[in-house]
Amino acid sequence: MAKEVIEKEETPGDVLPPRNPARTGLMTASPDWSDDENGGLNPRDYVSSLARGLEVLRAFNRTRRKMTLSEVAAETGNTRAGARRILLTLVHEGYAVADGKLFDLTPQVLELGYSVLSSKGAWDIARPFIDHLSSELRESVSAAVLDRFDVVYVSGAQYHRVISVGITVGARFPAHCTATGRVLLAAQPPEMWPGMLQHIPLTRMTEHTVTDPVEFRRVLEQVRDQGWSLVDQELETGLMSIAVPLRNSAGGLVGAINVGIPTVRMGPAAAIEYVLPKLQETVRNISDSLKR
Amino acid sequence: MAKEVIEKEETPGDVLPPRNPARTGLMTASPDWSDDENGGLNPRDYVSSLARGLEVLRAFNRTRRKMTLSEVAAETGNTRAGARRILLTLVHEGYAVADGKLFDLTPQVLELGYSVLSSKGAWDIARPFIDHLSSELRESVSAAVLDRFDVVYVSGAQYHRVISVGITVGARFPAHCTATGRVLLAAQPPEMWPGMLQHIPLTRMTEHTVTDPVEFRRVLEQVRDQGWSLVDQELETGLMSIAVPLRNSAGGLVGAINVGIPTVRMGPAAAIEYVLPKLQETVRNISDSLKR
DNA sequence: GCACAAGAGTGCGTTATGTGAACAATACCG
DNA sequence: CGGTATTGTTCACATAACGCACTCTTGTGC
Repeated sequence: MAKEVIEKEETPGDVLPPRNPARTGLMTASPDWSDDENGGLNPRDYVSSLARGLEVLRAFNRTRRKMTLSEVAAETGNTRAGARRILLTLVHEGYAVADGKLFDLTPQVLELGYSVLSSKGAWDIARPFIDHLSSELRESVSAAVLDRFDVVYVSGAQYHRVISVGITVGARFPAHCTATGRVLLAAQPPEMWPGMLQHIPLTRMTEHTVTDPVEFRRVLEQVRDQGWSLVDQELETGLMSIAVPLRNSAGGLVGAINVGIPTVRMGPAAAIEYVLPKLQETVRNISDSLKR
Repeated sequence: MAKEVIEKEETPGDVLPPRNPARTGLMTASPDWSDDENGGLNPRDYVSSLARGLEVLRAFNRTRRKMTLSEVAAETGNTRAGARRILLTLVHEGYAVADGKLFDLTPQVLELGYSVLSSKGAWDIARPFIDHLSSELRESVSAAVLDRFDVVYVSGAQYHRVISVGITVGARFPAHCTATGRVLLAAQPPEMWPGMLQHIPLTRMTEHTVTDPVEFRRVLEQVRDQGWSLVDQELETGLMSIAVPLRNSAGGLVGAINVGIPTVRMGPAAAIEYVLPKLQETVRNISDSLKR
């Protein structure tokens, strides 16, 4: 792997096409966190049309509304002509509809992303357990997986109270300041730790957020050793969360399950005493149900 | 609109590129149900690279597993070279990872489809009401929208019992034999009815499924007039479902909400007497909360 | 009602992409 | 082990897609 462009010494076109017009700001970031990995991709192995099309889909996600052709063009850094071709393609394939001059996505786009939720199958199995735990504890319970430096929620049961901790499936939060995130980061193989710790941005979210790399490593080691994580208001003031890793019968990491608890309801000590055991029992039960 | 290819009388390439190698079987179907609409698209307004890339994403959804380059190529009807370029693009953009020779999607693909669930915003608002109804009735409640002739579930609260009616968000069922589907079809504007009734495939799912077009129209008229739909084992034996449309304050159709009831638990009459009023009360409450 | 502006659609030269075939590297099998 | 599939990678060429600049349409202000 990692080939060089040797043959064509004449071509001015550099390693990767310099296309990056207006899509700064929300860059997808690089695939692998172990090291820089910046270029490393042969331009002939890249289909920019596809990347642009996906960027259009994401644009709808970001702005969360119907858009005109020109808006899409501006939002994605495409020319109007280009945006038009992409939009018409999406319409033709049924992913979008044109309502007058406004384009909007159809539910068919769900077909693109759902393998992540359901293909794993694990979450279908885990679902009833999660629901049960939620109604037993009378708190919101959710399941998440790691995507780079974010946790993405893939399942969850909300416990409806005045303070509803509103987490939708597909929601994304920084891993460093969430209980699920820390559990998942801590479960990474040892050889990943250096690159991980070096690149993870410890963004401050509240006054409690751990932002010191040295302290963060220590926290992660503790989470790894004790097998669970409690995060007290580091993501959002008033919200405490406790999480444990979920593994299949073979011990492979599947994700993490957490209970979100408003701080007004109980403190860390109470959570560890009352919530943690039930949470651990739940993942044990789920694990036993997970084949392979 | 509907231009012809006049300029190039020499070109053998017909209206739409004849690309349709192996993607039969799971065709996206045509965008508009009102009439045939088959060709009708100028080839210059179509980005086949994008369509192929999306087809690759769907392939992962369909097969629900990791795949090698060759498998992807075969599954999507691409050449290996083409599949490789697409996969490498997906990896580079973070939508996929290459694990040895196996490719798999990352949770980032959720970013493509989630606008449909969350961008509407309505479902975030509806969620607590749905949860509440579910625990009050001790039955599974879900919300769905219409996509062509399918209903797609966008939210739901499962009531965990022995018989768990397992519906994941993103799940898709034929509209003609589901309560939500009938409510949504019946709510379509009158001018859509002819095309709709003409094209909808009344596939038989159980021995109870209504498959006669004339009877189906009558059923739909009744649903429209009474404002709710009860479907008894037409999708699956042993499953009854009752649904009502959800509208925002302005009366615009947002989706439908249904309660799924195993037939062993109660019959249609009981459902209409006990479940329907609570369901109607719930959508009234949600509607009042929905702006615009 | 006319001019003007902003957005939508079109033609064309240039460049990137798809195709198919050759090549390389493994896996498979007797 | 050596032959043979099978899969992954590279290449050359024909073609489809891109951006640009232009035209057409719609809607807005005066």
